[in-house]
Amino acid sequence: MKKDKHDCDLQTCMLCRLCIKEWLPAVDNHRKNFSLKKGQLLFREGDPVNGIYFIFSGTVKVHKHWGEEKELIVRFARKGDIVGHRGVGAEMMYPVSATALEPVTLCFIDLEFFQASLKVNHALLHELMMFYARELQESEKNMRNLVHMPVKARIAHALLTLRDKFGNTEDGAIDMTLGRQDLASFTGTTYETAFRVMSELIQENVIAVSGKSIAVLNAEKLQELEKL
Amino acid sequence: MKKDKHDCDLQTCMLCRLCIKEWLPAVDNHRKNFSLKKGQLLFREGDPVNGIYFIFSGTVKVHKHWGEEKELIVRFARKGDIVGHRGVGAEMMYPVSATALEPVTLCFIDLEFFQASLKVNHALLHELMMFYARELQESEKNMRNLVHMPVKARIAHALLTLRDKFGNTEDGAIDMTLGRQDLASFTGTTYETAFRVMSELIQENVIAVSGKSIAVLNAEKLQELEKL
DNA sequence: CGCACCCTTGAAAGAGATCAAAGGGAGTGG
DNA sequence: CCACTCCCTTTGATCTCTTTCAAGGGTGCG
Repeated sequence: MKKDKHDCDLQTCMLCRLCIKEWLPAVDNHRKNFSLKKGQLLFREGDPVNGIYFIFSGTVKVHKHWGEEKELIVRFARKGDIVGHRGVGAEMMYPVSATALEPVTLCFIDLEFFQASLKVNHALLHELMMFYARELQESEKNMRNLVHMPVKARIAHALLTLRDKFGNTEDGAIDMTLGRQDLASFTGTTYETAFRVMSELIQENVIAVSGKSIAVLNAEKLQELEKL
Repeated sequence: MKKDKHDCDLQTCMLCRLCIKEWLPAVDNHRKNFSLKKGQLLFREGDPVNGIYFIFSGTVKVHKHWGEEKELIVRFARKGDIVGHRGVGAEMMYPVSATALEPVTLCFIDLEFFQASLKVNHALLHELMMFYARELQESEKNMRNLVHMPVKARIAHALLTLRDKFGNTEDGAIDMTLGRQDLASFTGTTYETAFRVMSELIQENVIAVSGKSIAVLNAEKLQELEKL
């Protein structure tokens, strides 16, 4: 397999961070690069786990289903993030689904190799553990927010979080494509409610929207809204 | 420091599971045993992290606060469980509080020693990582439930979960003390609502309550309720 | 005995969800 | 180029579940 470089920032790319010296050469023989179109499924909740994924470009939503219609988006993954690590536990099936929100390029590392690496590579294991620890904290914070914050506050919070994570394009828009439906699923509400709240925020000149891109005009106001 | 044994079941006690051979002697020189009375705080959200705790007996609630009045119980810890590991991440403060629900005996291991152990003890690190992975899955499942399930279903689910975790006493009651307020905080609802739902369940002969102990009379019915 | 605190229940208010329907485009076929 | 359909957006109107408020009833304790 050829050793094709990916163009991640070393600071932020989990693959790079995990590729602590001794792992890098080995992993290059075990990773398989490929890409996904917008809307394509990376894996589905309940699928048997066969490996983990590192994203080189694009955005992926990680979501948990409820019945046929409803879902909750647990996390967005972007360039440099890992996806599928939630399958590493005891269960042999993914507890979540992952779907491309925009065209995605990534690499796949089969589980067997990854777990073998974990057994011998202490630094890798440590990095991964810390990563889990962070995600757990995140998750529980979100849980509390979902329970105690009203919808408007949750959406304000989500917008700030997303802006932090994805950054702004030069015209001030959050650098990701996010439909109303996904925003709703992320904030644990319905399409209509998410829509209405967004309309309010536009009226109040707190955000601006064109197409699927969202610009934060007044971050301070959003921070206030978060608190209620 | 003396090497006082604790009386956990080797199968279930995290300290035992983590005490993989080479660690056990070392840890005995670094742990400090003590006990808590009912209602006492083990540590508070925002406190600087100074170590982790292993529970020998009793029950602890791990909770996250919201404002002054509200909280969300993230998890219950019992004999054999770890508490305080959520502080291991990058932040130097606990993201949650821990409070004794009944008299608790436990041992404390200072963070410095624990982290040093993680650096050299691969099996320990691996066990801890898997533990985080499981907790993350749990957390995200709960998150979805909190968003999509109505209160009655959440309470039904909580009762089944608690029964699984704590088991039954010989008279069929769940082997833990759980006030209405804590049940409410655990299921993300208010005292009054939790109370009303419990009353319904009693009327429907699904559960029986005496004092603070709850007995599940009809688990199948609870499982049905979970689904709505 | 009386005060304080929690349990218990009722009634009202509110936030969101659900339902329903009108208003756009964008693509398709005539 | 227009008519038509399909699907997503938008908006209004209900409706339901929960929360909130409030007040009565126990019970333990000083």
